[in-house]
Amino acid sequence: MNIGEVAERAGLPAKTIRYYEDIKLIRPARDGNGYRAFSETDLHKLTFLSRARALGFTIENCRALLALWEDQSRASSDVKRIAGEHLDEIDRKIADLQSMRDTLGELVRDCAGDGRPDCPILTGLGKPRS
Amino acid sequence: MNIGEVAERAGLPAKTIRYYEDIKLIRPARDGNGYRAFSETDLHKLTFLSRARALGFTIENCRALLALWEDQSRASSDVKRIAGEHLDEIDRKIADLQSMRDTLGELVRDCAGDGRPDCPILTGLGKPRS
DNA sequence: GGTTGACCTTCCAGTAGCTGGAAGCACCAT
DNA sequence: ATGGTGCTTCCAGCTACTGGAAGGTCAACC
Repeated sequence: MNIGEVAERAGLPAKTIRYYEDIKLIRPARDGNGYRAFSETDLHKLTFLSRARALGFTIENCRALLALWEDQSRASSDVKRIAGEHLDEIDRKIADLQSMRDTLGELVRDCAGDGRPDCPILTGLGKPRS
Repeated sequence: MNIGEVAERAGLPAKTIRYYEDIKLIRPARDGNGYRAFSETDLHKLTFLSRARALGFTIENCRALLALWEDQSRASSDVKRIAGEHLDEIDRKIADLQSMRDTLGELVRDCAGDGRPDCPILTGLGKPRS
């Protein structure tokens, strides 16, 4: 398989796949002409990466997960720990965004949004953090 | 005011303040010794930036907001539009994270997390995006 | 007057995870 | 032979800082 096909099937840009090879997440073989030759296993790994990245795992976590995926004698507890920590991270991010949303939502709500210069958003932003 | 004091009072690292000068968000005066000399207005701007960044506005949005803040003849509708768009952006991010959370939460829930290698998280990540 | 230590300066490099673009082969169809 | 598409490498840039080195300045203490 050439990079175009594998990109299509894994749902990743070719550029990203080359980058993943660069940072050694995958090590595809090469054809005589210098083209990358992807195996079914490579495709599977890339699909895995595509999914994991879409779920917000960092590249380094992806690397760890991929290593576990390849290790037939892994303990599922190791996987669960990484995923669980990431879940907590996501929860923290959601909470942060919620709190931003609440604060900003208030400011926007209180702003007349007309032609006059008075604006509670600007006033609110000028005050030290509460 | 030197950078240390203003950093303390605005709640920003000195490094960040130097960076903000670099990208021309602020233009503090200089003392004879080469030290930056911050005015009360500079402090106010930095407090503004600190708050706006904490609410997730991009630097470029901060620049626009700061310009409006300085423009006595602004229309509050301009401010409200920027803030409203950012609010939508935050909502989109929250929705994305929620959907990640849901998917990942299911996988984690279904994983035994013991010493055995079988792991629905790894299996789930290997499948194409649903 | 000398010395310490805190504070300030600039400049360079690195972070995460790609993405865009240039220059140049390879392959296939006409 | 020619045109178009796809592949290759390499270099630069994105966001918003952050760390660190090398060196100047200031105030205090002995």
